[in-house]
Amino acid sequence: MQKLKIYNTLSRQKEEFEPITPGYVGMYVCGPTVYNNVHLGNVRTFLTFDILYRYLTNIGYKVRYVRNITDVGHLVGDGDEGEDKIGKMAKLEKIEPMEIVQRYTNDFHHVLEQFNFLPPNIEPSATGHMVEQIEAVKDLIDKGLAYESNGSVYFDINKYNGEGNNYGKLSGRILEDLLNETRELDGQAEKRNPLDFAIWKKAAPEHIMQWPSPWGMGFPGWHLECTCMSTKYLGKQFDIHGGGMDLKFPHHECEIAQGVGLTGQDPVKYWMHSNMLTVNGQKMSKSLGNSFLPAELFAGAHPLLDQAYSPMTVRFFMLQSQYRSTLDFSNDALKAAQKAFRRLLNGFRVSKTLVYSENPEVAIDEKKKTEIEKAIEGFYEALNDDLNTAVALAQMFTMLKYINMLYMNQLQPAALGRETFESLISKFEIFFEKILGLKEEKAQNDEVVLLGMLELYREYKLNQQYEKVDQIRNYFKANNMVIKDLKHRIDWAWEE
RNA sequence: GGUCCUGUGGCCGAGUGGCUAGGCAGAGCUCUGCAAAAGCUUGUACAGCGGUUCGAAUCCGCUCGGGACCUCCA
Repeated sequence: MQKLKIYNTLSRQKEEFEPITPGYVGMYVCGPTVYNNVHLGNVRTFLTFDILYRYLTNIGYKVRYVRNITDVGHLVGDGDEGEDKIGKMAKLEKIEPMEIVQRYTNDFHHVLEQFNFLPPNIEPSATGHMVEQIEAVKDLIDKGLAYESNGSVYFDINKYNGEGNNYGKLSGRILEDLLNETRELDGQAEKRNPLDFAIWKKAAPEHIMQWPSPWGMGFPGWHLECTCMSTKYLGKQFDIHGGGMDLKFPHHECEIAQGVGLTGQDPVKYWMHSNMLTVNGQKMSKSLGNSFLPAELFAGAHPLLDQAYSPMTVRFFMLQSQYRSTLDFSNDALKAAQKAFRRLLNGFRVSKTLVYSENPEVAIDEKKKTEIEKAIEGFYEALNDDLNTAVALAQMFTMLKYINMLYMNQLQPAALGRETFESLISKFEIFFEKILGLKEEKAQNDEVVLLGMLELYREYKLNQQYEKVDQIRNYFKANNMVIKDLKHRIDWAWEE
C-alpha cells in the first residue's frame, strides 16, 4: 500500500495517513447548498476530493464517500438571523422550496458529471435527517451544552470550553479575540454569549420551511446536519472530512464542537481544506459577482473569456496546481492548459495502439528505462505527498515523451524491455483515466469534418471520378449515413 | 484592527537549505514535398534590503506588494 501523507488542518502539518480501520476509509465532504447554480470555485473543492477518492480507491482502500446536499438551514446574510437560503429563493420564484432544491441538485449533478466526478457512495440531505437532528439537539440540551431561548436552541460555547474543550482549535481562533470582534447582529439578545451558535431556529409564521419540534416550529441550524449525517453513515469518529477553506470557520469549528459535545470524541481524524479559486487575484465568490458558471465556461459566454473551454481542459487546468494553493483563473492559463491537455490526450489515444515486439538486435537503453521507472514511481510519490497533482502531471509528461517516441518510431519497444514498456503504457492509462479522471471528449464540431467530406464528394463528382464518389458514399454508409445528392445542394442524413 | 497565507523566468505553476519540476509561449536543430505532429537543444527565475550558514529561492528580521478568514460563501 502507498504511504500517503495528508496535510491535516487540525495539526497544521502533513501527517502519514492511517485509517481508523485498516483498509477502510470513511470520508465526508461538505456538499453544496442547493439554492442556485454551482460555480467554478465550488467545482475545485469537489475536484480535490474526487482525486482523493479515486486515489484512495486505486491504491487499495475500500472507501465510503459521503457528500451531503444542504437543502435547509443555511441562512442568508450574517449570523444566526436572516432567511433560509432555499426558502428565500422559493419565495422569489413563487415555487415550492423542494422545487428549488430539485432544480439545483439536478444542476449540481449535471455539472459534476460533465467534469467526470465519481458520485459519492451516499448523498444524504438535511431535510431527510430531521429526526436525527432533533435528537441531537435534545441530546445536547440533556448534556447541558445547549439551551433553549425563545424557541431557538443555541450551543453553549462557554460551557463547552469550561469542560476542557477548545472551540477554535481547528481555525486557530482564540475565544477572546473572537469576542472582541463580534459585531452587533440581530438576535444576539437571545444568546448567553455572542459566539453561541444556533442548532435549532424558531421559524417565523411566514417562514415556509419549518418542522415541529419540542421547542415549537422551526428548522435545524446549518452546522448540525453535517454532524448528524457524517456520524450516522461513518461513525462517531471517521477518517477524513473535507471542504473549502472558507468553511473552516465557523462551519467546521462548530461541527467539532457538536461532535465532541455529543459523543465526547473528536469526530474527525484528518481535516482537509482546499484553497480558493481566484480571478485576478481575488477569491471567486457569488457575493463578489466574479464567479463563473461552468455552463458559461463551456460556451465561452462570459465577458472575461475570449473562447470556450471544455470540462476536461478545466479539470486539467485545476490539476496543474496543488489543492492547498490558490489558483488564479485566466484566459492565458486556460489556453495553455487546453494545449497541454490535448497533447496528453493524444498520448492517451496513441498509447492504446502501441504493441511490444521483441528484437534481439536492439539493446536495452538503461537510461531511458530508468527515467520511465522513475516517472512512474514519481507519480505515486507526488500524490502521496498531500495530493500534489502538479508534480504528478509533470511525471505524466515525461511518460508522454516516451509514448510519443514509441509512436513515432523514434524508439524501439525492445529498447525498454517488455516489462518497462508494458508498465509505461498501462500506468499512463491508469493515471490519466482512473486516478486523474481525465477522458477523451468528443469533438463538438465533427460536423465540420463531415462537411469537408461532402465538399470532396462534390468535386469528385464534378470531375466524374466516380470511383472516389462511391468510396465516400461507402464511408458514410458504413456509419449508417447516406449522402443526399439534391439539385441545389449536397447534404447528408441518417440512413432510414 | 486580530489571525493566517502568499510574492518564483513572457504567462501559469511545483519545490522549500546544496541535485534540470512541469506546462504554455519564444529561439535554433532533426525529420518532412509543404505543413503539422514528434524528438533534441535553448532560460544566469525565485519582491527588496539585511542577517544566519561552507552554501538560501528555501531559515530569521525588516520593508513593500497581493490575498484569505474573522460575517453567508467550496
